[in-house]
Amino acid sequence: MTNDDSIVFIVDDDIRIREALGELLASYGIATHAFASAGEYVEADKPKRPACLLLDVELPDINGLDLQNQIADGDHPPIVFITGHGDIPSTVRAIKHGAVDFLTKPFSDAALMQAIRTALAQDRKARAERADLGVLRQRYLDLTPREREVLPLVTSGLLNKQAAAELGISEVTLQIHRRNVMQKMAAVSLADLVRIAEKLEIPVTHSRRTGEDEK
Amino acid sequence: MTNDDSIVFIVDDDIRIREALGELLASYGIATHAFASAGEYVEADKPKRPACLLLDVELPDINGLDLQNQIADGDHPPIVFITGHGDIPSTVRAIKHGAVDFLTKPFSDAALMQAIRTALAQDRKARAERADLGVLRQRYLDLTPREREVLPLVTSGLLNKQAAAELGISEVTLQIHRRNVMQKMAAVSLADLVRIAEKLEIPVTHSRRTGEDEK
DNA sequence: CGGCATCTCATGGAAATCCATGATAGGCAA
DNA sequence: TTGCCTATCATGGATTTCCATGAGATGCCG
Repeated sequence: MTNDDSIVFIVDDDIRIREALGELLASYGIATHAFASAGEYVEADKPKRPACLLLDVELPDINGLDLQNQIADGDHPPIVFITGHGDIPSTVRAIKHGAVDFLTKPFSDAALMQAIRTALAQDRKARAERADLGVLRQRYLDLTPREREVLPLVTSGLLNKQAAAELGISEVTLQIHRRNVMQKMAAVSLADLVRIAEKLEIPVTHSRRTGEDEK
Repeated sequence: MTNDDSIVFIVDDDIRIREALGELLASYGIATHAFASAGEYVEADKPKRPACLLLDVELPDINGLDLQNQIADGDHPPIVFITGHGDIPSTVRAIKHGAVDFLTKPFSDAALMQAIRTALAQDRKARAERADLGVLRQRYLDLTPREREVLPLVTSGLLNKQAAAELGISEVTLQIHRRNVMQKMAAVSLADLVRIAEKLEIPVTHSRRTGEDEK
């Protein structure tokens, strides 16, 4: 569980810390890759495997919390903050933005390892989910423009004839598009296609639900 | 936005704090209800309206953080912690468990008000979602046992005849159950029913997906 | 220009769904 | 006992879906 294909990135300007952390993690059989600044970390090309980021709050170039915000949109690994002078507002901000933990020196090896294990497990899960979603997204991109128009109509629950009327084409043509969509999206049933559309966050159109609505 | 039907619960053993907070919030047009201990708060019957909980960490009976855990399962309002002696591990724990903010005395009125506004907005949203889900759950409870068996089979994408075979009944009977389910769940289409089942977290059964799977 | 992808439509038959009407039977409560 | 809910099944017809085969029109790329 600890020493699989995962890696821990370390960003700290103090070389002694980097070395100490590297050695500690090595003793647990965990690979590491250290950087002396946020810039170096951002520039480096990270291997695509389960990872986490041990991040010092006080860095020479930019603040660790700002780095967290900066990479917040992309697929960044879970962050475990480390700091010598932590304060509560920073902690709140870090955790609210998804950090796994916020450790203040001195901290125990056990606390660090626990945080790292949690972070790696979290990343593994997130990666698996992203991979699944990536497959679906790719399939969606393989659809033709027309097919992308047909999909939401079908998953909204419209009858073929209704969807056809919506697009101003014959029912036969719509059926062909519909079948192509099912095949390309690898859906084995309409129910399946609906769930796929949900995951892709394809909005429900043209459905006169009387009661409640979608999330 | 501030003074609608919302209410702020205050739990603090210091009467001066309770009064000060009550007056401050009153000046913003926000109703409050104060308690001197966690026990009093838990026992009290809370009005069903958008709320948030201003919670002191140090309480006479139990720790504020423990109270947070204790009420974590139910529909409790978002928590804003207040403390005189905050530490970082407590902050991490509080925020990770969903607290909106963790304020250390002395804090500004602006910071407090911002946290309260966020918490109230969050509770309004959560309440709306719970209400929607509650309607669906109630409808689900109105189903007969047999109908509850039929639902997952249908939303799994099985054909009527397949689902009927699964239950060892005739296709006709299954169609009747199916129609009853659609009506009782107020679903206007199969696609609709699938989405409702997703919200109710009804698992997909008996579907031989070849590719990927559900979450 | 010759493919290739896309979008379009028709016909026709097999399969499945939708719907209504009618009926039997067990369990449970007024 | 009577009435209601639940579960079961049948028949039959209208509607819809599913699928295959064939084919015409456009537009783009090499």
